[in-house]
Amino acid sequence: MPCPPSFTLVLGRDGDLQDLKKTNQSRTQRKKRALILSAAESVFARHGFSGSRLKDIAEEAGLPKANILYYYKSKEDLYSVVCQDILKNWLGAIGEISVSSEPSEALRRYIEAKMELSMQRPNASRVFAMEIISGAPVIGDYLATELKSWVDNHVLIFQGWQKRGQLLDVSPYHVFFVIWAVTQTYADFETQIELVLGDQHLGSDEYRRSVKSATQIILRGLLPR
Amino acid sequence: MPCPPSFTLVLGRDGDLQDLKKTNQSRTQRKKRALILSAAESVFARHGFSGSRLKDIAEEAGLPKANILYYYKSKEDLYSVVCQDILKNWLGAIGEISVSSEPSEALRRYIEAKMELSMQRPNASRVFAMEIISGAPVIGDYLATELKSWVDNHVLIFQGWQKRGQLLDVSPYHVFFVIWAVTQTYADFETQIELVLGDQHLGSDEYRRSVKSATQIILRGLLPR
DNA sequence: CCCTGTCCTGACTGCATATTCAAAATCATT
DNA sequence: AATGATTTTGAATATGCAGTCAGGACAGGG
Repeated sequence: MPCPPSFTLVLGRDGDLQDLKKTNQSRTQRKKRALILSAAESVFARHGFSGSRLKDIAEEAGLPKANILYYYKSKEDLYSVVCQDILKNWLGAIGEISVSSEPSEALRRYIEAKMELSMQRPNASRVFAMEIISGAPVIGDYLATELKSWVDNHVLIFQGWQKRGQLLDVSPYHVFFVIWAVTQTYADFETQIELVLGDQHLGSDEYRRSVKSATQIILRGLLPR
Repeated sequence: MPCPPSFTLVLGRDGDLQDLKKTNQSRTQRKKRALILSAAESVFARHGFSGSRLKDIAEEAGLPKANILYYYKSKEDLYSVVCQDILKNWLGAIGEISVSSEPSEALRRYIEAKMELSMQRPNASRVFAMEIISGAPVIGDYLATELKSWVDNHVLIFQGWQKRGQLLDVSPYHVFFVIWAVTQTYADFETQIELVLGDQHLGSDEYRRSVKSATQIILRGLLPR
């Protein structure tokens, strides 16, 4: 009886009992998984969950369809992994902010990091956006716990800054909402932006201007003086 | 041979040759059309185009499925009408801005109007967002012409303000992008926002705070001093 | 009461597609 | 090379859904 590799999505605490060979196997497996994940991300971004065909994902990955069902037991499973992967990446990649940091510098770095992420993996941003817009049926729980506590912590820092008059005195949660909105818009609504700007692709040149403009506006809006 | 009412989506120049009876008929027709449209908007917002079942739209509207296909010749047709309707509504509802206006007041009104729209028809905003994220396959042309020229015109006004030092000197297109991003985020990502804020529904109380916070941040970011 | 056009709808069709399966291929270990 | 496990894949299945159709209901006009 053929037994496909672990289907569980649980947090990747790598086993330590595997010998070298097995680890090696695991590596090629991981590569294939990553390949599939990346293909899936791209297709899901363009068509949403229901609109995506397993066939298309397979083609994008250069694999036969059935092989994908070997690594992920269902389309929904695959989608779920894609989503979790994205969120993990986001929460991880954003460096820590501390109360002692200089707000202007800390915020600038945060905004730029977020922009960078949006640019490097625009498809991830889009998949995530569609998931949220649809009511977060898959990652809702994850958001309600992980994301919420992450935000709650950082809001404390913002409030610290506000007490010292280093940050505009608005509801600190909305500071996040505004930053998220602006940074993600350049990935999610790229199509609209390109249409409005003319047909020029958002190359790194025009992109740098975007980052600069957006960062400038937000920071001016948030910082005193 | 039964001939369903005009399927054409063309800009609604109402015929003038219809007698009273016909106009009357047209009215009940329009009501039904509007009913279907509204149901469709709601379902499309929750599941995207492909994820939406005609059956669900029918249920939402309280009609049998086949009746919907009587008024709209296909699912795609219905979707297309929904999208165009939304865009028309948006471009229309946003009052005109003129060079002579006081920038701070004009922008405040624009932002608040946009926020109001997002709140009144959040589903519209979501359908639109998903359409754009998917690459605007249906309304792309419309955006490239109508929206682009609308923006181009208004950018001239912004540049006028900038020459007088009444508006921050950044790429004026990005002024729009930032405003759109922030105003729509409260409709599109409502789920995320509610999850992060706790389980409180974004009632008009919390919503007013949002509008105020967001408006304040953006305006501070855009205006001199 | 019939006739004509519009409107409505339940049942049907055909297709697309996620998922299963069983057999083949590949690999690892002895 | 033989054995057993893992991986691969084409074909088969089964379900769900958009769109069709044929006939019924209803309204108005004669």
